[in-house]
Amino acid sequence: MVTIYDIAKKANVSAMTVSRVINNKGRISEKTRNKVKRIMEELNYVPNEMARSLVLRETQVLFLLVTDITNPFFTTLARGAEDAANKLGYRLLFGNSDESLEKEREYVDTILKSRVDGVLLAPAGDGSLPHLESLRAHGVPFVLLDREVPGIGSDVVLGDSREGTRMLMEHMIALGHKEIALVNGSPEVSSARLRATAYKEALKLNDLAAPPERILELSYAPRSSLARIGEWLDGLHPLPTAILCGNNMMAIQTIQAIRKKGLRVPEDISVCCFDDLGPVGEIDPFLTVAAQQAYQFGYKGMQLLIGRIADKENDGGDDAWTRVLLPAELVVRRSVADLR
Amino acid sequence: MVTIYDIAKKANVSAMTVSRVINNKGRISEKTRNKVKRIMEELNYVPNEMARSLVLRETQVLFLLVTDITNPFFTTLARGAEDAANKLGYRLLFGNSDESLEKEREYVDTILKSRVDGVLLAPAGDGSLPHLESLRAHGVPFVLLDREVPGIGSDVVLGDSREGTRMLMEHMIALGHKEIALVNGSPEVSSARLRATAYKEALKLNDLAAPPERILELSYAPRSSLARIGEWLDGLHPLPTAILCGNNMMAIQTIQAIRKKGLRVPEDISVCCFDDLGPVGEIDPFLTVAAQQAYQFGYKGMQLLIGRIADKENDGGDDAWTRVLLPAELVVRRSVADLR
DNA sequence: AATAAATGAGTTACCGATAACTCCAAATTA
DNA sequence: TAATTTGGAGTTATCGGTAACTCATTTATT
Repeated sequence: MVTIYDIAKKANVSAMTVSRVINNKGRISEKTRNKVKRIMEELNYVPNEMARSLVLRETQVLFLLVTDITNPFFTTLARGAEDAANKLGYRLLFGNSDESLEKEREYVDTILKSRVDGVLLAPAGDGSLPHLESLRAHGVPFVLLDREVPGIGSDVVLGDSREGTRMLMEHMIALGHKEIALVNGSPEVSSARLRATAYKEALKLNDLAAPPERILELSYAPRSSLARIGEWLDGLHPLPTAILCGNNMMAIQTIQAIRKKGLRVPEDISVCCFDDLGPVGEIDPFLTVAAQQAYQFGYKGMQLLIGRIADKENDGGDDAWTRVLLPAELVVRRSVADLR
Repeated sequence: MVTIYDIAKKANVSAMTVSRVINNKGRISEKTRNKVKRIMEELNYVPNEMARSLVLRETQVLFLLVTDITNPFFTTLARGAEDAANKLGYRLLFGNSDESLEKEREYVDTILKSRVDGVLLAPAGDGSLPHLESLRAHGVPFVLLDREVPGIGSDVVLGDSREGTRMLMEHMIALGHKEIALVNGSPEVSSARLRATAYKEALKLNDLAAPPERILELSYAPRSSLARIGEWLDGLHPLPTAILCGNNMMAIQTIQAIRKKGLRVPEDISVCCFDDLGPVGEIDPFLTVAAQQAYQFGYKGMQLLIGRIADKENDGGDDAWTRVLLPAELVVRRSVADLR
């Protein structure tokens, strides 16, 4: 490995001079600067960021931890975060916790050990509290995405779960649906709680029955719930005419479960959900959704995070926490039948 | 920040003793070991990986660079790579080059600077050669995924583009299609070249015409080609009865372009492509594809990479390059019309 | 012309860990 | 009993950079 000392020796200067050339700091004559630069190219020098970060105590690296890398909501969010990070001069690394507190814990440990400058994360659930406390205790700034965690304050970018749910519910009710079920994420997750509450509110407001068995609570975790949704449906009498799903991945599995029973969507049961489906969903614009601004989640979250880091460095930063609430948009397609 | 020196002082031992406890190396009495461990917990100590890596000259970190993080092929691949890396004790970081040589160059520079132990990458194209040469020159092991780059040898995991294309072509031809067009990735990309060649072979083998204007070459880059596909279609007389697409994202855009002209898939024009669509595609199993084993690309690639790293450390490793060819599977759905 | 200021660079210490070597005392062996 | 071995640590140098200070020349100022 070529180091600044190798360069220094060959250029007949001190290592410090090389360092100054690299960082464009301090006073260097044009002649020396060019000589050093030439030799750096000659030797194919690449700075060792680890040595640099060790002494500077900052890495210029940020971390994005999502709960499902195969969910288009999160990949779009990731692109937003990436764009913002690059624009603001940071490098961005991704991790995927798969909705698992255990994997999240491992990633948090990695983050702490690697002295990343800040973290953008969608927490796996309320059980993420100790992980966030770790980050806080070690002075690592973080911004939460999509979900809050009770017990700890922080900047956060949220979707408007309440209003989004209301829109979906009103849509279904307006089309004549009265028996509406809910397939939701775990109540461990703040967004799922808000959606459940708004779901019940909407039923009550419209004088509709809300038998508790019509709510199924599952993990948001991908690829795991098909069978359980099927069993739950088997136990429902009468079947609901429509099902609201807590997110896009659950809606997909719900549709599959319905079809497995030989029923059709939306003719037999309607389905709608939170979050859009990304490019793949465009092939067949079928699912009615409350689309969230996934890209903005990442972009705004990254801006908040980098703002925090700057505050911290300027020793300011005793601001209150910022809370960004992104509106959802009702996108009506064909998965909810008109019963009127 | 708590360091081993803080621990050492409080435990009345030397820093080296603390280091030994952390790494379970050398001889330590149970008594000292426990004392040190207790104090580490008390002070909430987290090792500084950067300092550690600096002296050890290895990071235990691997990098996965894909060309489109919103493509389900790559997110599934990423999960495979992640699983393999975790199983084998490495941490994995992701990057997204967006099919851009420039972004790829930036990521490669980041990789070099951060002294990652190895890289798994889908190169943006033949223009990636200098990037790979950089990695090679700096002794960073890498494994290519999905695409080869002429001019440099390496381990590589490829899909069987030739056979996959053949299967798709035979399928269309068997259903009576004679005017088959190709919307392909850039000839800068090895997989696109193979697919183009196999496409022409299949036409010739079946005595079908192959007018050059029936081939459209675009970037695989996402979200950019809709308009150009539309214009290209406008210039084709007669319209093809079927279009083979170089990958799933292009197929989506092709379908959209066809519909924008007021035509239907598959009634007016059939479409099929390489790569499946992931969970979102399950909502409406519509697109006929040559499904590649995305997860295996990541999993096998990671195994190869870690194997290389081990070879390098054991000073062995003058093996020839390994070349894994993963078969594609024809998944017939509804996007190709039966003309018979 | 004498003094002050600016320029261009070198020295030294340190960031937080580990390797390699040293050292002492207790246990083992001849 | 003297000579070895071994268990349990400590010392020092080093990884590859940067901050802060120092110092010798030039150049500008009065």
